[in-house]
Amino acid sequence: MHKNLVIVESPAKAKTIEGFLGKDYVVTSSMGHVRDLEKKDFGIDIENNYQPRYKVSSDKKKIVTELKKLAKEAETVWLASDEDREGEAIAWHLKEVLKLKDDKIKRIVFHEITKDAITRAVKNPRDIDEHLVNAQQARRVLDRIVGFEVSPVLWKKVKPSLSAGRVQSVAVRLIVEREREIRDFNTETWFRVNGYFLVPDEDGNTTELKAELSKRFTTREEANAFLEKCKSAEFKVSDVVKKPGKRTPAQPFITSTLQQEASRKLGFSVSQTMAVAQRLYESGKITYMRTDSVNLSGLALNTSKQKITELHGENYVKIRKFKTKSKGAQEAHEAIRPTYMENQTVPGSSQEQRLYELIWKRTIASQMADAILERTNVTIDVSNATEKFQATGEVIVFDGFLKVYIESTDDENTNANGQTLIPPVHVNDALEMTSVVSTQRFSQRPPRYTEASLVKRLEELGIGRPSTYAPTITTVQNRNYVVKEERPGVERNFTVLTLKDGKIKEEEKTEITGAEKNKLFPTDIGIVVNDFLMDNFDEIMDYNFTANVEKEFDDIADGKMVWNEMIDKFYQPFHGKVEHALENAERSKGERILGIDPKTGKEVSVKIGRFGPLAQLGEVSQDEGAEKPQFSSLRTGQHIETITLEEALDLFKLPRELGEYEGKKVTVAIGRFGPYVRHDNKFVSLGKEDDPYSVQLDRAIELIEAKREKDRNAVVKIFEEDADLQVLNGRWGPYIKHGKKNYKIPKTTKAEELTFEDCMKIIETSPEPKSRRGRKK
DNA sequence: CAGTGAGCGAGCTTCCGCTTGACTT
Repeated sequence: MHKNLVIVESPAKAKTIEGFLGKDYVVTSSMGHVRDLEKKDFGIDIENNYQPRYKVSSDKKKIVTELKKLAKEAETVWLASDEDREGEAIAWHLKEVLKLKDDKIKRIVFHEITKDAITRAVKNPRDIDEHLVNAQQARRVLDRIVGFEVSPVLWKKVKPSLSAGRVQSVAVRLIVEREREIRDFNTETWFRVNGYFLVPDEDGNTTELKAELSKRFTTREEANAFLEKCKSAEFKVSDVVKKPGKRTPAQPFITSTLQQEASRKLGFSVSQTMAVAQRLYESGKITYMRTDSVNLSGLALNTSKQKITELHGENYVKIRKFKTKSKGAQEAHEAIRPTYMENQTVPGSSQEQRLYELIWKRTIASQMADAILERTNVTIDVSNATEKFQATGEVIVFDGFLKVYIESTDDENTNANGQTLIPPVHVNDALEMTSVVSTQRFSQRPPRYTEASLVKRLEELGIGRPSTYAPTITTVQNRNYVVKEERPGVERNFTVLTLKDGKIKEEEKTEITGAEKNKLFPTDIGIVVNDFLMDNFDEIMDYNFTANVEKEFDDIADGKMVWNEMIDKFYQPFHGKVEHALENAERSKGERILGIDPKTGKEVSVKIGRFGPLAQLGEVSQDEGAEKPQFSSLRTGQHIETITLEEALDLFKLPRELGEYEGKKVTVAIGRFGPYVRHDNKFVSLGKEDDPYSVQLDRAIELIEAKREKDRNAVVKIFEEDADLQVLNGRWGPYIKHGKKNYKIPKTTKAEELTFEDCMKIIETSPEPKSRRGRKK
């Protein structure tokens, strides 16, 4: 028998708190939400004022039983879920599910897990805030309505199993629109001019000074004309300006910024960052990793101050309080920081160590002094031209927080971290020019999103929560709306004009541009779904939709609006659109007509088919006996929006029949794994040097024979009893093949010694391979 | 894994936000 039961959301938190509260308190956790809307039959009674039908989630049954038992034994149940909308709802659901009377419960909240904060919370209990609970119910019901009414429209009008939602559909929209911006981007070109000058010092030594011309030339001719002028020009320093500057450290980490920095500095994916952070949290090394608050506890500030003083001295300390400014932040936790600032490193896997170190540095830096800089601007006049050269230098006078941490940016072209020194020059100094170089440059197209930069954008729009950023990114990829890919760049020529020793030299140089790594691209299906949703459900696709409904949720939380009235105001027009789309919208296949095949005069088009994007030659006709169109899947790397007529026509050149071998047809085609030769129902991959469009029969036979030879060598054992049964040598060692299925041989048995009976036994006892989508009922 | 794209239709798919393991390869 215990007097007090405290329920928090996470078990790691429960463990810590139990230590603070003493033996009269049992602390346990609910593991987040314990109930959710029923999945079948919509889970909402639309007719009856949007009454939600809640059900204990299947994975929470055990926890609920356990909590019921503990609650029965306790005198008082302290509901200590987070102080935000979701946390308040968790407390309310617990009260409902555990059937707790009002006088038995106390609702408490705390923002820091320190003994002080907890004891203060216990002294100040309150009631469950029903307005806040209703705001959460409105949020939940709205998301269910959007997701479960729009998705079925997609099943009917686009393809089965697709999904739409308030968050995911907007995430896909961002990716699709960025891709179109890139596609439509017009590259501009200009000529940048750099001058190199010699600056003498008192000892007669010289240092090179690099400066850039304030004017960019639009054509090669203009640039050349300027270089011509420079041949006879004199160069003189006309201005030297020194300005003090400073840089301030970044805010402590929250979920989104941690994901961004771990991506930029450590190359982690968003979900990888969360998994590693989870392990650090569970082992007590960092505070909670799903947070939108930049606040640090007093304890963290004190220990940071101590550590900074110890490492770098007191003049490096500057205690700062940060305020969250992102939209919709709910601030139930602290910022992400080391639990013990005195630990600069921790034991663990290399990933854990590196992420911890990043968090430690960021936290420490946030409490350190500004860096003091001195910026120098030098202007150099050209005697026979109006254009001027400018040189900018930056010197760090006091490094401050830069000693430990510099935040990265997504911009690939900045290298803001180095110092640029300017040699000492004075006004009216005459400078000797060594060379003037004009380089052709190009405007940059907008960058594609990375997982982390997409999270950043979503957060700016107030869409999604710290706990859902990683799952959302995974969902849009699982649905195949978006793919994370590497793509090679293309070569681009540019011109460089160099004036040196009184002569102008012109060179053509080549660079690689547009190469991408781990960037998000929309798929054809993602584009089609996006366009369909934009046409039919513009309201939920609006970037401000979430922000707008959040305002109403806030009004509900403040008691200024009734939650089911708010839902009704949304539902009536929305449901009308759903009905309208079901009745009137065309089946959307993203069809694009590319043109006419000059050979046959038939129309060539591309669209989404049952099995993905395809090209079609000819049209479906109602006439009896009319010729059926030809179909061909698009290859990887080909897309409905960008494929050309020529590329599409190439698709119909395969499969090619090369002739016969041993009385059976030999054909060549391109499959999922590249070009192949097919003969007698067997497949042989073409070599790298073979071109499927031109390869000849004799070469194909050569490949078929080579494959046969290899297969013969692969056979370890065959059996008289059953011709379908073989022991083969594969890529990962010997295995059993029976019919079309493969089986693993236990490590303890030798493949050569297997008998027929042994093999059959292995086949019978081997488990059914799990279906790829998992979760079978 | 090597293709498919006629039509019918049973039964299924789907949301967002809180949490943590239990699973193979």
